[in-house]
Amino acid sequence: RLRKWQERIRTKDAGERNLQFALSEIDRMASALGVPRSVREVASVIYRRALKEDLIRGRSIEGVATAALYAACRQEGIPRSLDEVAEVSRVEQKEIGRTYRYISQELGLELKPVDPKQFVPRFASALGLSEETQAKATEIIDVSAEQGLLSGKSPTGFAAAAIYAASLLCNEKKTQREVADVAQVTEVTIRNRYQEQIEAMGFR
Amino acid sequence: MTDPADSIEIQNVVASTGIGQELDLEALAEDLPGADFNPDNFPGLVYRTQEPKAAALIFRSGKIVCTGAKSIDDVHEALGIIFEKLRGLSIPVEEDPEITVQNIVSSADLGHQLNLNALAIGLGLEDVEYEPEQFPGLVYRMDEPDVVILLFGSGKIVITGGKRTDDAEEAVEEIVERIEALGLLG
DNA sequence: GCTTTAAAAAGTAATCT
DNA sequence: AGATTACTTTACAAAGC
Repeated sequence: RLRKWQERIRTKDAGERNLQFALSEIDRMASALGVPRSVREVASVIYRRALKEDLIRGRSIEGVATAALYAACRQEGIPRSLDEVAEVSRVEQKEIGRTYRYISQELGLELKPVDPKQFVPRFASALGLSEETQAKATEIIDVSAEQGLLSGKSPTGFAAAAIYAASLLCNEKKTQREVADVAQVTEVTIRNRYQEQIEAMGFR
Repeated sequence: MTDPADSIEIQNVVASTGIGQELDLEALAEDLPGADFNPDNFPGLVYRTQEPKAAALIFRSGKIVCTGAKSIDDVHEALGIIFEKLRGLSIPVEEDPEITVQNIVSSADLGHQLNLNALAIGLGLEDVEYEPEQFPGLVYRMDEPDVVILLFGSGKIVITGGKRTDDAEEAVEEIVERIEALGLLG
């Protein structure tokens, strides 16, 4: 009957509107974060999968959209920290993290832990550091991770400390504050990781 | 060769019980020194015992939750104190209310540092949650025994979700076996 | 879902001296 | 640059919103 048709159309429209909203939000946040188009498409696919699997029930569209974008960045090897993603989302960091863990589990994304090295190019170029310094930072991460220093440590803090150490070693010194600001960590964290890393490198 | 199972320490026991009698928590809050009752915040009245140290949440229905005790014996002791306190206020309490252990939290030490990254992949990303940006521990859900284990880079671990004292011991033996099978312990 | 209670693990963070 | 305090995670019950 007419009632039913109207309801179906209304529901379909609402669902369509919600999807459009989610995709436009992904686009907006992706632009603000400066991630390439390919990542937005991966995020859209993840969001559509979450929608299809009915994972949005009980959570906000914006939360799932943000988590999908965070996951897409990781999947594509150009991670953004939860802090950075939260800055462009209207959902708080804690909720983004929870939603990410949920959709990641339910969709079986099986993303490996974030590799600190993946933050090096972006952080280093924001600081105007040379290729040589970036290579040094990468080496510091490899050596100290191999010695077991990475377990349980924040990838951004680990990367920030390595970049700080590399800037000293390559005579392109940046202050702990400068590095801390681009990586969104505290100077205390950089100091703590830095001390362990230079010891692992055999300096001191 | 120290056995990791010998390092197990119970840190917290959560249990529930009931006195089989409705309670007037407003009145109880007046008569029970040290009781905290903020019905706007939470429907339960909070009462803490000193020895053994524990906290009880007492509800209008007469049901009680006890948490913070370091052993199952301590749970019984703390609840016994509360039952006597209530009887002292001439509130009828069943002779021997059934006490159900709901959760036991234990800690232990595997004695070796752990590579959590390798462990996450080795144990299987589908059963593991390891997000060091959010929390330094690796979360591993085990089916048998049915517990959740938090593993840290230091080799220290937390076992929670178990209802029997044996669960922690079985879980430690099982996790050590799985980590050794991956060649990731010592 | 949330609220409250307790406890451990280790990392990060805010605030004060 | 310390020291302190507090928050993140896991599990669980309770009654009510």
